[in-house]
Amino acid sequence: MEDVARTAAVSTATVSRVLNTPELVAPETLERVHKAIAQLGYRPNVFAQGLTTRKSYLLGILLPDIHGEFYSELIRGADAEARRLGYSLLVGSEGLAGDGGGKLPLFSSNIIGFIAGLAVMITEPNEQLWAQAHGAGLPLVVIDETLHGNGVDRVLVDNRAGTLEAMNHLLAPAFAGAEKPIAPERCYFLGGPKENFDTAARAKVFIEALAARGRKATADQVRYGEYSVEWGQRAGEELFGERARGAGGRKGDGEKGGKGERFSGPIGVLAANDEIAFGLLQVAKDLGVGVPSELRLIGFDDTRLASLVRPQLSSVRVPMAEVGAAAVRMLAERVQEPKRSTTTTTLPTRLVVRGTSG
Amino acid sequence: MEDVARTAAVSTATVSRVLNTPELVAPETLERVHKAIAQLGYRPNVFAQGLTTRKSYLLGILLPDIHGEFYSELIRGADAEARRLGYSLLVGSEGLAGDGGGKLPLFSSNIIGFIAGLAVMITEPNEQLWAQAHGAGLPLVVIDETLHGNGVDRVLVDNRAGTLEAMNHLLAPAFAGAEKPIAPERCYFLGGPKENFDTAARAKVFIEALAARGRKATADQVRYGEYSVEWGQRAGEELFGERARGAGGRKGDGEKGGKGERFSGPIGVLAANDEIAFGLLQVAKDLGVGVPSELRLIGFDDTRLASLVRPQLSSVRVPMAEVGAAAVRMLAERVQEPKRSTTTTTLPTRLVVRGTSG
DNA sequence: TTGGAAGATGTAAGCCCTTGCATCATCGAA
DNA sequence: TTCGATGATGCAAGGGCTTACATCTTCCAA
Repeated sequence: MEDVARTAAVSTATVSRVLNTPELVAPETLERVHKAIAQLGYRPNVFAQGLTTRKSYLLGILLPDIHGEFYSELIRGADAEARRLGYSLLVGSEGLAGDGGGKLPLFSSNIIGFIAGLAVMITEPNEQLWAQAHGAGLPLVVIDETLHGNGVDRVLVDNRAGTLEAMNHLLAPAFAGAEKPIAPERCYFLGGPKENFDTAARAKVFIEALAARGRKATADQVRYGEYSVEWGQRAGEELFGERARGAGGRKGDGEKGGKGERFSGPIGVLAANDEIAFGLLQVAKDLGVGVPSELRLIGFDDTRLASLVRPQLSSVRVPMAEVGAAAVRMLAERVQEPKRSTTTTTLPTRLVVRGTSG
Repeated sequence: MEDVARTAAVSTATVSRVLNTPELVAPETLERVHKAIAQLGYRPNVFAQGLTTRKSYLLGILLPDIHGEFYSELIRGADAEARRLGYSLLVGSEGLAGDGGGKLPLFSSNIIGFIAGLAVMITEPNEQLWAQAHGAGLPLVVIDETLHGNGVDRVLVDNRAGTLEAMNHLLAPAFAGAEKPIAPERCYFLGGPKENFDTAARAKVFIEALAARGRKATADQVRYGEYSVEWGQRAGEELFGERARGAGGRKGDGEKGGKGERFSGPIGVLAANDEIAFGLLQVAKDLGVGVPSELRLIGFDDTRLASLVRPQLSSVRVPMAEVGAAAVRMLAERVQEPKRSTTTTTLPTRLVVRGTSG
């Protein structure tokens, strides 16, 4: 910096001003300094900058995982928004923890010291995570978690609207491709982990929707597992029962025999995410279960997978990118104005109807 | 820090030593200082640390994209290795650039100033990227690119071995589930972008494999597109020609009529990644093309998708996680020893046989 | 002509650490 | 007893930047 100053025949203060507050610098000086900077290839030292200004333009986002369409999309949205606001985004994932040695990766590393604020997604009760996120002493935005009162900025997904839409669609009096409507007792919810906030919320609405139709949902109808294709497959095999065994596993390349002999009517399934739905769909295909004629299926999240599969998967769209963007936006606001009152942003979900539901 | 020093009745130098070189500090002092640190909740300022020590424990990795199984896996491997070596990993993606305003995200932001070294994956000719990566004045590791001589550390994937294996398998004299072996002239390569280094390498081996069997590959047999399910579907529709149109598009839920009337024998396809193979596979299913009886298919990368699909996809395994890990390892070594001679690490590929190839 | 506002730049303090060197106490060997 | 080695700690000099404040020009209104 001193070299630049000397070359441009100004003081280092002016060089600094050229970089930070060019409007305070005379045009010709500006040009002279810029030239010197270019000529010398000068780059300000970010550590020194950080040390003096005590501010950083890095925002951290900590997710349960960074794999899969869901989180990818979330990250995309968050990153775009961060960039738009002049920040850079650091993505961390609990999943990458590995050794699980108490401290989560983002916290154990000194990376945490570089960032101006942290957005953390908590999808199931996790006191350790909550405590560490709080303890970091940083502006904080929480995604999904609602347990700990209102003292913190939040972004939430309104599962209710979309789930309700899905249920109404699933239980509609009549639909193309099936002989009869689906009876409430022939409706299933295939959840992720039981403790997962979203799964819980969706299950709740599912149960309410049945109740509204005079049906008390049985444990059989509301099943919990995990957010994976495998679990969807397993659930499918269970759901289609002996039939699966009779057909010799799910290896068959589309055998069509004996279609429907076990079904007194179509069944309806709401899966807690698209992966589960995908697994179920595959098993259904393997077993020759007609979709949507015999199985009416709706996924959740509306990831890329949904429109990739054939028949295309109806799914409740969750605006992942917006969730990420909203989290970053709120975080940036709090960073800039630490004592503003806390906010909760709730994003809507809505049903997207495709082939698997008629 | 001063507070800690005062509380523990030592100088700040000692506090610093407690944190950095505890072996130089007397046991009782150590304890006293630790207590003070805990009590005051002291956390060293990373900017000041960076400023004085001029070193950082952040490594950057810049990928074309961070979406999809492929890159996820790469990131996972890189991150694990980084952590193992005591570094933290910053992931950037060209794809997130958006505005495309000259500078790539990692470079435009001052993030670059924080990192000690950069690994960059270049999958097709890109002078701008190359120039910026070089111009950053950072220890550098390049993944995939081979254009610019040997002055830089590299990690490469040996496409040859796996592709060769795949071709041998595809063209094997006989295989279960088909009447005849696949003739070289009925073999197709479905590539990603033509300029993509991996696609190019794989195409080359494909062509050589045919040549070794006395067949000069036609342009028809070696097709380029992109690494996407959509392109796989499009290619499938082209490949199965009028048949697709006759069947009324690819919406059908498994119609089986007229199987094979257009095939004088099975065809073999090597796809340049699993997504392409997945697209093709779906179209084949929609059109009632038997797999592997009529279509013998091998994907590339062996991502999660491969074992998720039914029938499961044979695929050439590319050790993505190891690529990431190797890149990070080499980078860390160069950071620690900037003038060591440059190295190239080549990682093997190998065929994993599953349902789609017999 | 003069005082003061506005504009441009310089001076230097301070941000929080790390670390070479100096200091001091202790201890064993001569 | 004395001296050098060893171990533990302190002193203080940076490291590269930002910014409040001071200084110095200009220029215009009175």
